[in-house]
Amino acid sequence: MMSTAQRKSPRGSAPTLPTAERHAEAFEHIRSAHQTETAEDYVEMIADLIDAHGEARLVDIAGRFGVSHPTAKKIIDRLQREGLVTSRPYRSIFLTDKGRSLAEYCKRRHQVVLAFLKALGVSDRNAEIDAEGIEHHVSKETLEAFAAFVTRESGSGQS
Amino acid sequence: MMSTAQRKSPRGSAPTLPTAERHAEAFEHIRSAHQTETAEDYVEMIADLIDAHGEARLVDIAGRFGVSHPTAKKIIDRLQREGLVTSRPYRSIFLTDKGRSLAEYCKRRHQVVLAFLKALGVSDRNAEIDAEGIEHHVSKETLEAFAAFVTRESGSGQS
DNA sequence: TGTCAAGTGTAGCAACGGCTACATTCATTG
DNA sequence: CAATGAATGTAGCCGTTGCTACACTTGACA
Ligand SMILES: [Mn+2]
Ligand SMILES: [Mn+2]
Ligand SMILES: [Mn+2]
Ligand SMILES: [Mn+2]
Repeated sequence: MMSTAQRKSPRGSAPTLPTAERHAEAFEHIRSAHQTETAEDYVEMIADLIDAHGEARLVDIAGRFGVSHPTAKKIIDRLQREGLVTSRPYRSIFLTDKGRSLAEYCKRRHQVVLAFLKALGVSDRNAEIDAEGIEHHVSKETLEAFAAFVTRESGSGQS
Repeated sequence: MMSTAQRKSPRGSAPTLPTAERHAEAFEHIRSAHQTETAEDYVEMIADLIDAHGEARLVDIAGRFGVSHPTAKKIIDRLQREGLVTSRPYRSIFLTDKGRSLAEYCKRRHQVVLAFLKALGVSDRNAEIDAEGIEHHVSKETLEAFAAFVTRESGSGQS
C-alpha cells in the first residue's frame, strides 16, 4: 500500500508512474512462462519419442534437446516431482495422465504457431526455430488470432 | 563424429534420427535467446527511463520489472561486466554506446512485434504482455514478415 | 555364460535470477 | 548542521539448468 501512491522521492528519482505496474505485470508473465516452458518442451518431446519409437529413453531425450544426460536427468526428476512423468531406475520414461494432457495441449499450440509463421511466409527452417520459442509466450487470445489467420489464409489462399 | 551416424543401439533405444539434430538446433537458439533476453529488456528499460526522466535509478528499474533491488543490482553488475552499462556507487546508471545501440535495436523490434499483434486484432493488454516475451524469439526473417504485415494492413486497412 | 560398451545414476561445480535481512550512504529538510 | 528515511550496497540463501568426471547396471553377443 505504497506502490501505487506517488512516492515523494526525497532523492532525484522520478515519481513511480502507473507505468511501472503495467510493465511489471508483463514481466511477471514472462518469468512464469520461463518456469513452465522447460516442462512443456520436455513432455511434448517425450510424447513425440513414445509416438516415434514406442518409448522415451533418457539418452534420446538429451540428444533431442542437445544437452548432457545429467541435465536431462535432473529435469526429468523435477517433472516426476511435479507429477508429469514416471520413471524407474534404468527404465524408460512415461507420461502420467496429467503429463500426457499437457503434452497434447502443447503439441496443438506448437502446431498452430508453426502453421501461422509458415502462412505468414516465413521459411520452414526459421519457422521451426521461432515457433519453439514463441509458443510459450502466446496468450489464449493471440493463439486464437493465429489460428484464425491460418484458416483465413489457407481458405482463400493460393492453389 | 558419431552423432549423425546411426547408433547400433545395443539396448532398446531407437536409432538417433537426423530429427534429433534438427530439434537440438532450435533448442540451442532458445537457450541462447534466454541468455540475452534479460540484458535486452534491461537496456531497453534503462533507455526508456533516461528518456522519461533524465536518469535511470536502481529503484526505478527494479520497480518496473517488479523485482527486488538486489536482483536488479546483480543484473546491472553483469551488464557492466559485459560493457553495456556504466554505474558508480550510489549514482544512476548509464548506457555505453554498445548498450545504447542494443537498446535502440530492441526498442524497434519490440514496437514491430507489438504493432503486429495489434494489427492481428489482439487486445492492447494481451498484445503488450505477449510482445514482451515473443520479441526475443523472432528471427530477422520473421521480424520482417511482421513488419510487412503491419504495413500491408495499415495501408489497406480500416479508418 | 561372461564381457563390455551403452545407458543410466550421482557428485560436485558454475552462472543466473529470484529472495530476505542487514549495513551503509546520501540528500532533504527541520 | 544534524537527523532521518530513501536509496543503494552486501551477504547469504534458494531453485533451475548447464557442465564434467566417475560409478554402476544392463543387455547383446561373442
Ligand atoms: Mn518450445
Ligand atoms: Mn514445442
Ligand atoms: Mn522482453
Ligand atoms: Mn521489450
